[in-house]
Amino acid sequence: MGNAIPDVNGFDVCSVSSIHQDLVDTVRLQMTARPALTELADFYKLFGDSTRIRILAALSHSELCVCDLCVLLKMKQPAVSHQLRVLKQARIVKSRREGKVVFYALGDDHIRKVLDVGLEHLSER
Amino acid sequence: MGNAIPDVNGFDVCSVSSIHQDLVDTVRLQMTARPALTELADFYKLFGDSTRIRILAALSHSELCVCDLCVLLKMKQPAVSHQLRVLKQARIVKSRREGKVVFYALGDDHIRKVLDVGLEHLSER
DNA sequence: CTAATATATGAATATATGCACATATGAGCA
DNA sequence: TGCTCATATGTGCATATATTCATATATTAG
Repeated sequence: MGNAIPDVNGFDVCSVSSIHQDLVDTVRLQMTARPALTELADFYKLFGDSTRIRILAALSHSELCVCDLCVLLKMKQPAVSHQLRVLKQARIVKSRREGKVVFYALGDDHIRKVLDVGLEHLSER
Repeated sequence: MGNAIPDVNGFDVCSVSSIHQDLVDTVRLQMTARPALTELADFYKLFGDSTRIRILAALSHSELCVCDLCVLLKMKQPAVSHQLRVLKQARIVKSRREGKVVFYALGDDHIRKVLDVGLEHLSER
């Protein structure tokens, strides 16, 4: 499929720190052109926890208050609030206060898309 | 945008374990219909590490050998191999041996799509 | 076979992270 | 004001995870 790697002059040793140096340079260039990959990792890290994913999956169906989520996840309120805080700081969810109750919802439609792409991948394995 | 939550009969207490019980039940149903969310979390967890993300970003440009990746990431070989192992077990990358050298590539096009959706999200914030 | 090289693996350590508990904040109501 | 309820936050602990060092495996060359 992709372009196979040409044996650079038949010289593909890896003694200590060089193999396909030109290829490495090319890839490095393309990578540095991208936004900080650290941010991307931090973004995905938020989806990489069972509690947070369940929260997001729930919110993808409907806006819910903290207490709803506690019941749904069968978890203590501080634990849920903790994760909601993390998600909110990353703007993955947003909150809306109504009296004493705070309702949470997905931050934007991108989030739902991220979830869908992941689920799609899992279903096609 | 979404449908606002109706105050269920103006009765939205959360004394211990009930608020919008029917809503919770509905969401629970929809959630259990989905594949295990734990798997989804485990899947995203793999994207939630800076080293692994950089490996995947590099491989999204070109197939590379372990040594290439070490140079590219400026990391020790065992560290890179460990992460490659994790990624391969999850079938996020695949490997191909050519003599003493092992080349790694993205497991399938879904992976690239996952990366793209994440980058897209970050760029639009 | 032995030597050399690229990669894989095991064990140990340091760091990160999620949850429980206690407590604080904040809103509504008597 | 004082009280109650929903939510937020600080701290400590227990666990998970990434990297390092040392070493094993695999392939090729001689």
